[in-house]
Amino acid sequence: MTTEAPRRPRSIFPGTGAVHFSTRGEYGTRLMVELARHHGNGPISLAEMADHESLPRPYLEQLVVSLREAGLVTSTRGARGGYQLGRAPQEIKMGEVLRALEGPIAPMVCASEDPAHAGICERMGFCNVNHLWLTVRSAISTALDSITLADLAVPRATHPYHSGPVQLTNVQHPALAES
Amino acid sequence: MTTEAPRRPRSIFPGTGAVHFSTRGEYGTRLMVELARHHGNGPISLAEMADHESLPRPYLEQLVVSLREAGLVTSTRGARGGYQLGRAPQEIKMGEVLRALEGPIAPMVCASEDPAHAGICERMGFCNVNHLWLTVRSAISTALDSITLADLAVPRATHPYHSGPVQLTNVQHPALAES
DNA sequence: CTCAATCCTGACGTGATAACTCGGAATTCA
DNA sequence: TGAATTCCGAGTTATCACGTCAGGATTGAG
Repeated sequence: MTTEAPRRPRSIFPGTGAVHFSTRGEYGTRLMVELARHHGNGPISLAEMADHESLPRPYLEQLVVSLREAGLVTSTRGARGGYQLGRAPQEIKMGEVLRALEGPIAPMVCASEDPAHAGICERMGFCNVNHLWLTVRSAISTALDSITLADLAVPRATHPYHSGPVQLTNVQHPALAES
Repeated sequence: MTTEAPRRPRSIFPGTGAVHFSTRGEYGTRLMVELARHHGNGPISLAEMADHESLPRPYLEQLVVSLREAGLVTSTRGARGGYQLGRAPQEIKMGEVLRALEGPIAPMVCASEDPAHAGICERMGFCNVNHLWLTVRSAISTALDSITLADLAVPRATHPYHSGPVQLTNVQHPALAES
């Protein structure tokens, strides 16, 4: 089919919208969910996943490199090859996935997870705003690491039909108990 | 003076680094901290703050528009004019500041705080990855709203444990437990 | 053995936009 | 008046997100 997905603009929000993940994070996550559903059934090809998720296959080819290098997926080459998860879905934290796809979590220069970037900000000694960014980073990190791939790969509990005018999806998850 | 700050590149991390705030968030926050320190001493001019924080004044002129429109600062025009906080620092949550500067918190299209963007994703009905982004958004939101401007404006932060005078906003966030 | 399916690699394109700059008008104080 | 300031709208420019493209390497099936 290759439904010729239209090129997505850089940002949906014109001029607004803070702290968003890029499409690498989005597409890569969806790809991982796809793999989790097929876990145990042998490899599945990129073309199949791209088709099923309506994502550009050449682009996925680039993303999957990061996932493979991180050991999150394994590949088998040749005909009837494809990808499968490197570990069981319950043992893959989404923090790992997104870090592999997007790099270290760093809401600000002075608050990167990557120690290689420590001290890159000359204000480190006297800047107390730093405390804010560290708090945000920590919040994102723990949120991501509290959800595993298995949590996302469960088939939808409700019917696939989105019902009602107010479709505020009330998904239930332990990590979501907080407001 | 006018130290001619070099144009900062779009991103400090070449190709890596997820979910970062832009310089609007960074500069605007520093500007607000500056204002908080002078709170009660009348207006302070943009030029003075730009000079003291080594930030480009023409750029700050743009940022401060958003802060003014959000009611976070008030301006007095004319000679000896300037800006001052619209409220006491203890009553300004950093979430408000960042939202005014950068727009609604939205790690992904389908997880924006702004209800105007609800339903923009056609996968809302059946996509369970949505749950992940909502969790992340909630984590960021509560982290930002748990810190006030007063927490950052302490005169000299010698320690992450800044136990100011009797404040009702005692920042003890579970997400802060991690290093 | 051959062929098709698949992964793998690197280079390239390109539109949007973050991060500014610039010029001037309006307002106020001394 | 003149100097200091905010206010406003319109450029400018390098960078990067988001892809495309071409071709090579590897493997299973017939």
